[in-house]
Amino acid sequence: MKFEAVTIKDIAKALGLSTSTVSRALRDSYEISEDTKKLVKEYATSINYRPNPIALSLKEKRSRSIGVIVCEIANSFFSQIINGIESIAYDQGYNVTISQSHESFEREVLDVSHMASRSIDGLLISVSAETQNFDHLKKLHAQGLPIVFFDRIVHEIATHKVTTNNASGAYAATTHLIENGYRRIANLAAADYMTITQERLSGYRSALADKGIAYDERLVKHCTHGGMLEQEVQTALDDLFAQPQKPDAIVASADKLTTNCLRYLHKNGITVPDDIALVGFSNSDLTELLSPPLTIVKQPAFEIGRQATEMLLQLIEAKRPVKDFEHTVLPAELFIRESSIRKK
Amino acid sequence: MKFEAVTIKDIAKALGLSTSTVSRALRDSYEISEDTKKLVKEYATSINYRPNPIALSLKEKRSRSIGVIVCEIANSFFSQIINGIESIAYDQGYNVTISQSHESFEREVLDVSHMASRSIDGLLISVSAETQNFDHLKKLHAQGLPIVFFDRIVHEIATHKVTTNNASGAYAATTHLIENGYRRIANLAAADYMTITQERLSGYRSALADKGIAYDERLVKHCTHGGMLEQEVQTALDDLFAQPQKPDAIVASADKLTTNCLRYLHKNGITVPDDIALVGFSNSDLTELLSPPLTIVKQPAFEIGRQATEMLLQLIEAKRPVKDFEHTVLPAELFIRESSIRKK
DNA sequence: TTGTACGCGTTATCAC
DNA sequence: GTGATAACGCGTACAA
Repeated sequence: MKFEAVTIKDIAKALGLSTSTVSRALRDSYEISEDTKKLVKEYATSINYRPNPIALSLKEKRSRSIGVIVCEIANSFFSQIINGIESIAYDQGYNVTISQSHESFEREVLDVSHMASRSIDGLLISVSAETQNFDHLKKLHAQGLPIVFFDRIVHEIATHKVTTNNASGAYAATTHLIENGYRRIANLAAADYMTITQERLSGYRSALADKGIAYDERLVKHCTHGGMLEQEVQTALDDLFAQPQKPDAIVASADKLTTNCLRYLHKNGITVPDDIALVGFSNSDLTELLSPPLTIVKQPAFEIGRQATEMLLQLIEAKRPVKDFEHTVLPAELFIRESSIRKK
Repeated sequence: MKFEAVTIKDIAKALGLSTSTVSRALRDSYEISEDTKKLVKEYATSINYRPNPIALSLKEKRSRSIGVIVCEIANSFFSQIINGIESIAYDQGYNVTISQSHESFEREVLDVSHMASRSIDGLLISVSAETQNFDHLKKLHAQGLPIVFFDRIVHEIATHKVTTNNASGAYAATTHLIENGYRRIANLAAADYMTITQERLSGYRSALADKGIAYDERLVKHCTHGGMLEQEVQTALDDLFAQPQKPDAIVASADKLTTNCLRYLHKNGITVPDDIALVGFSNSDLTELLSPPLTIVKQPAFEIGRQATEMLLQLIEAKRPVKDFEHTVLPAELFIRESSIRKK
């Protein structure tokens, strides 16, 4: 079953004109008489003519579509970012093609090569939790494909970047716990090589330092898949609770880590915040309805998507190679709820 | 900044061959000598040649990409469906382009026209909560664009469809409440003209009838935007609770209705299930962590996406017009948790 | 004011 | 075994 569209040629034939006349009439060229224009336009409308974007792409060497790669769209943080991306892209007549890496490096490489050979005009990407080698992106970037990184960025590639102020988000969360009387604060983190992990850990350490609490590396647990696997979270927490001196609070450094941590605590009958306090990074709109309502660090996801897209379109539409790159850092916000407030 | 790719022409020039020879060598044609093939292939690999998909699309009149329109990807139900769609599409070499209607008819029409003029090979769509007129889809379908409906379908258009057994899902939820002693069971529903609303309401009514409970239309409240707006849910529930005889249970007939209903109950200090029981349709993976853990009707979202995509690809790749259409109905599953169990 | 010819990258068809 | 040419749909420089 094929879906045959009307072409300029059909219009030309029907009206006894040449294709170029039709083309010019449709584009409202000054060289065409009003009569012809009117004739052509009315006929085009009547048969519902639409220019073939593929032919245009071939000619203009641009597809007016941008690629987006995230680990998981089912994650609120990323779906909110995508809303931000769409809000800008749509207005500018760009199409958005989305792929998910599911936190797999292999899949990300595949996605990227797929996208590259799909003639996208530019790429927005937050790398997977497994990604430590950036050759696939470097190659593309070297070939001239505009790329903008967001959230999980790649320092080694010189281009625009948009992130949250992860350090200050973690700092605020940790400080809040300390000020509420917690002292043995664990950190449930994603893979240690990730930019977001390093930044969030550094904020956590600064907060401890500023309050004169010694940093204890036994309290920091890494989950290589960013909490995607319930198993890795379970192992990390089992470890944590097996220690002689148990933690009295946890800072969870990513959406999935936060919810899977809470899931673990529920399963094991550990009450929050009576037995342990919990603060986590999350963009879910259900955190206030959880048991207990969760204190969270929320990232400005929509805005991240907006700004990254604006930057990408700027790169795509730049007349000359861009040399000055920006790294926008947006503030995170701490929402204080019951999970981190010790009951008297 | 442009991103110039290598073409067959470049290879031909470099190797002193014609473009047709190069093309055939790359496609491993039998008419080309092994030596030439080897030469061409090695050179192509060395300079990282990739066929231009846009040129191929123009020639083959197919883009190998399918469009997906849903109301909101931030909704777990839809993001899970998209995972299912991707899982099939990717394997078959199809690209997925996603657009959101945000439950707006106007936006949906725009999305559809965007997609149509983007030369997608087929469309997967769950219509918006506002959509009552289907001309935009009928026109496209009449033009020969393969369409498969899922979730919120359009009966008037003859094509493949995939839905959940909404009636039996609602039936199970309602029966469960009745068997747990609830008698005045309200129904928080989406717009009355939607297929899912009608089916879910009919399941609800059957369950009441089977248990000998009279249907009371005052207990059925509709939210035109499917619960997207907190305000509409609030109005509906205010109405419900203002009645002389208050309900003792609520069946919420959509993801957003369920969570926004719970939000309302929290805000107003109404305890679940002590003051009122709650069962809702939801595909969120957080429902068991909510306060209280929610009894839910869960749809096989991933499977819906998979099957709809298989059907669409079948339509796209059919040699002759398809005349026999299937409507696959998948089972929903009831997960019983605390929100619907009366404490003694 | 309108028409002709070309090129975007590719492959199928025909010619040599 | 290889090369030239046309075609997909469009826009535009050039010709008339």
